[in-house]
Amino acid sequence: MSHKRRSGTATKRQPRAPVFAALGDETRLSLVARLCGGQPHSISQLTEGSKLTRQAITKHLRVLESAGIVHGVRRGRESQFKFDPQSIEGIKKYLDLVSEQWDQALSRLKSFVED
Amino acid sequence: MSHKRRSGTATKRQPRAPVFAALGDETRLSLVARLCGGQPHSISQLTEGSKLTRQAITKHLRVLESAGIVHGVRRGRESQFKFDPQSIEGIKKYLDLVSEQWDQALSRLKSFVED
DNA sequence: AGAATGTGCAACCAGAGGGTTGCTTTTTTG
DNA sequence: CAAAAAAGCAACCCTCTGGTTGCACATTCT
Repeated sequence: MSHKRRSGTATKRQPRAPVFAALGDETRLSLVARLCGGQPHSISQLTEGSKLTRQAITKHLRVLESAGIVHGVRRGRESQFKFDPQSIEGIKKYLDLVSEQWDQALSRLKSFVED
Repeated sequence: MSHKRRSGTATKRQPRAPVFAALGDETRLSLVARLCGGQPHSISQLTEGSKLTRQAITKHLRVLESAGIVHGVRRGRESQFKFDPQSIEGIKKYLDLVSEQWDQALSRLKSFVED
């Protein structure tokens, strides 16, 4: 066996595509950029500075939330959204795997040529 | 100045969203998984094993190509597609920035609490 | 040359996505 | 309590997207 890869508790192989898809939009990327700064923001705050409607921003936030990138909780009159680094870390790991596989392929090719 | 940020030749701030969007699809992710293994593959080869049509796979490959993730060149009767790590590296850097910003926010918060 | 293989191109279709407007509900503030 | 602020909900619109089918074009194999 090998490949460290985890504990026994059924890790279920969660799909990464939704996370990538959620990041595949400039508006959502800028929202993430603002939220990963640390402080939570309300929907109205996030709407300011954008040319879009509050409802549009809300939709984008829901998409980010479904992907686990962001997590919003209603606090009083407004709902605060905060960044959640887990899913981002997840796809970083995934991209590392891709790069690693590519590098290994290159080194195999190189050793083949040199040999 | 600071922030290494590369030479003078107008780096133009290329948008990362299209790359994320291109990866936001399971079919495309599996294509990337196969191509980053090193060997180039033709469209027909990539179609085998998939339940989709050759034309569908072609479309997906064009999307990946537009995002710079993959690069296809026609060689004789068939067109070979190969993986191109650059754009992937690009978004890895981007995600590193996001994580870095988040970590800095956390440490600022921590020092504020401790202080 | 003729058949077979591998692509390219175009039309078409159903559904998802991004955005808007309009109205209701909840919570704060005066 | 009444007005204002912040969200939620829902309908609607248009465009993009993922997928198909059908056919033409190019390249290899016999």
